[in-house]
Amino acid sequence: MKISVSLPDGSIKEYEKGTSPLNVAESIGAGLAKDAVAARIDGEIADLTTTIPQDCKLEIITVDSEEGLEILRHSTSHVMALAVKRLYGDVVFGIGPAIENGFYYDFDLEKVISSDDLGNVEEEMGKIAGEALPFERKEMSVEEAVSLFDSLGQRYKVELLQGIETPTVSVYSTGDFVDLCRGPHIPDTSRLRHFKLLSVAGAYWRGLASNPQLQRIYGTTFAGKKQLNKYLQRVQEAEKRDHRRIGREMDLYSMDDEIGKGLVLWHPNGAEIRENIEQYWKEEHRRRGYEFVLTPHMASERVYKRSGHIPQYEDMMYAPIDIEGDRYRVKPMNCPGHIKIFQSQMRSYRDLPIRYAELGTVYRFEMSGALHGMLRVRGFTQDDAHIFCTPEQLTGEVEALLGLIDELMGAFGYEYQAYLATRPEVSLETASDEEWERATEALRNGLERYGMDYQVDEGEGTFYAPKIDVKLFDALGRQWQGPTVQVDLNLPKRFGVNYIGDDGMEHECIIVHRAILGSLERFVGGLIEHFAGWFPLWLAPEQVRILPITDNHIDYSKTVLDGLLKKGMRAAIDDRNEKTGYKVHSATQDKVPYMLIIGDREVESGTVSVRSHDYGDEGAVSLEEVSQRLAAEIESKALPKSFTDLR
RNA sequence: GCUGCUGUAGCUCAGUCGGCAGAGCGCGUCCUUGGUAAGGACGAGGCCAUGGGUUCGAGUCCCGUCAGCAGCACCA
Repeated sequence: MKISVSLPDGSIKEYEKGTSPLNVAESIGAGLAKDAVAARIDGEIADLTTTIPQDCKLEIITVDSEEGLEILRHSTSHVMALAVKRLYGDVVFGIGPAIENGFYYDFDLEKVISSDDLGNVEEEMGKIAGEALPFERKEMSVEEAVSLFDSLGQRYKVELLQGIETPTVSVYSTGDFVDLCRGPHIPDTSRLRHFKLLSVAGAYWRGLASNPQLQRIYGTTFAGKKQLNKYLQRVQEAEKRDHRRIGREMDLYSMDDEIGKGLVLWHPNGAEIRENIEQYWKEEHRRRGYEFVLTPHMASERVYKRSGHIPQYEDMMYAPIDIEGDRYRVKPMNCPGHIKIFQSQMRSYRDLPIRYAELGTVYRFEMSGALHGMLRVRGFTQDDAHIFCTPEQLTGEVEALLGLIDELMGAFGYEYQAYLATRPEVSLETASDEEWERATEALRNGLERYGMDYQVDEGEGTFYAPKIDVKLFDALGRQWQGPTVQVDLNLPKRFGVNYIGDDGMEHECIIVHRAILGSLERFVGGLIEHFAGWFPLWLAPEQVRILPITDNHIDYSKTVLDGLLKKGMRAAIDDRNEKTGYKVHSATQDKVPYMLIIGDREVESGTVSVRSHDYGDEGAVSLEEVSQRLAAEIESKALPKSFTDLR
């Protein structure tokens, strides 16, 4: 008996009945068989060792594909589970899936696994790989599976089975380790070569904080040594760029116990960066018809009752402060203040749109475990704005906003992707379906008219607003939360925000709530990592350092310094009693983009010798030429070459 | 918040079996006056996070607290 198998390249081959995808792969080539991890039979994913039941279309999945890699990782998690079982005995297993860039497995066991133990587990995994243990699949009824796992004391597996609706399930065994698993898996453990365990951590069973906490081991696998090393290097590069480390090294910011956790102290260098961002931000906003407002850091609780924040989000707010019997709150957002400014007089449709912007500092409660450097803090400054407009104006406002987003994100060298997040299932009922629809359409039309590429996130809007979320991609390709634009369907009604239309009647105002940088703390923290501390010249806290070669050159250096300072540049002299090589080293450590080196030759010819971070030693240049070049680079907000090269 | 790990000089860290508090970098003074990623000598700098306990004796062992880190959970 023969069966015919048609392959993705269109060829059809005949095989004896009872053959497996692995046999097919071997018949095609040893290389393919070696890289194969699973197969797709008539579109259904299957193990390599399964029997091909009949004539079919067959596709061999290899480790080179996303899908193949995921299968390899998933299989590696099983091998890790076996290793843990062998080493530590009584283990109750949670789940062990493949995830982005790797895999994990959750364990419930007496022994506390520390990162020092990972080496042992890895070693054991290596042994298991050497044993070439097969992954054996068995189909059984749910009842059988329950009694199997019950007899093994695997209570979490039993719990999982109780939620399974299908009549039968598959169970995979690898050596002593038996797992409830859909599969597929690699044929045997010998295919596992390039893996590494990365970390241990606690994780709640099924992700619920009310459930017991299990021990989770993270690891990763790749098809080849090269890919694994490349990944590990990228992890290392990310560590090197950690804004907490660079923030300390460059003296940008700090935190202090006595001040309190989650509260940022901006040092002069960090404040300089922020100041430049803020100035640029203000220019761009003023140019686009925004007006700046300032609102207090605390407000009576009444306003947050009205806005709905107290009933809805009180957990995020700090406790009330009693002032002469009135309860006040430190402000968790800026909206009410802006609305009150809008309402301080009667507004006509002729006044609209009104755009209020504020770098507004807010305070929100974050659980201690959530705090993280500048990225997750308890006090932060939002680049907030509220646009008050008519329904007719909304699309145009959205379009203009996308232009502003494009401008700002481009200036910082971020690539991005926009998402239109629509009404969630549980959402504000006080706004009508038409209002939700109209707001969502306005966002969509704005995106279309501006021509910004976007994806739709169905049901991912907030409780009270459809929104456009923009995700940023930094220099390492990592994702960051970016700008957000929300059409608020809640506040106009709650506060009765109205304007007088051309019909002389009151109409409800549209309020667009938006932030582009998000919070200055998070944004600057992200920028540090994005640029690895090598900021573009316009942001660099110290733009130029002048390095006199000997004491004899200090006077001339000072005149050079004066010239730069007069032009508004941030420059300093390193007149320490050190050799030039040391000063160069030191300026490099401090991540100063330009060094001007001054010796006899320069003093005589009235030049400076330029050493830039981008191009290294550039030789002698006239003073005039240098300051023009720097001015142009600052003015254009040019991104560093080291940065654009990486892109 | 939860689980685990870690707190020693400004920073990065060593400190063995419980027996005198250490290194490098940085900082200061002096020597050296030099050409593009670290010249030399000397010096200052510590309530070993904090409170308790065990002990003749605690940086070291035990318990609590505080803080940091990783992950989980959380993030309108």
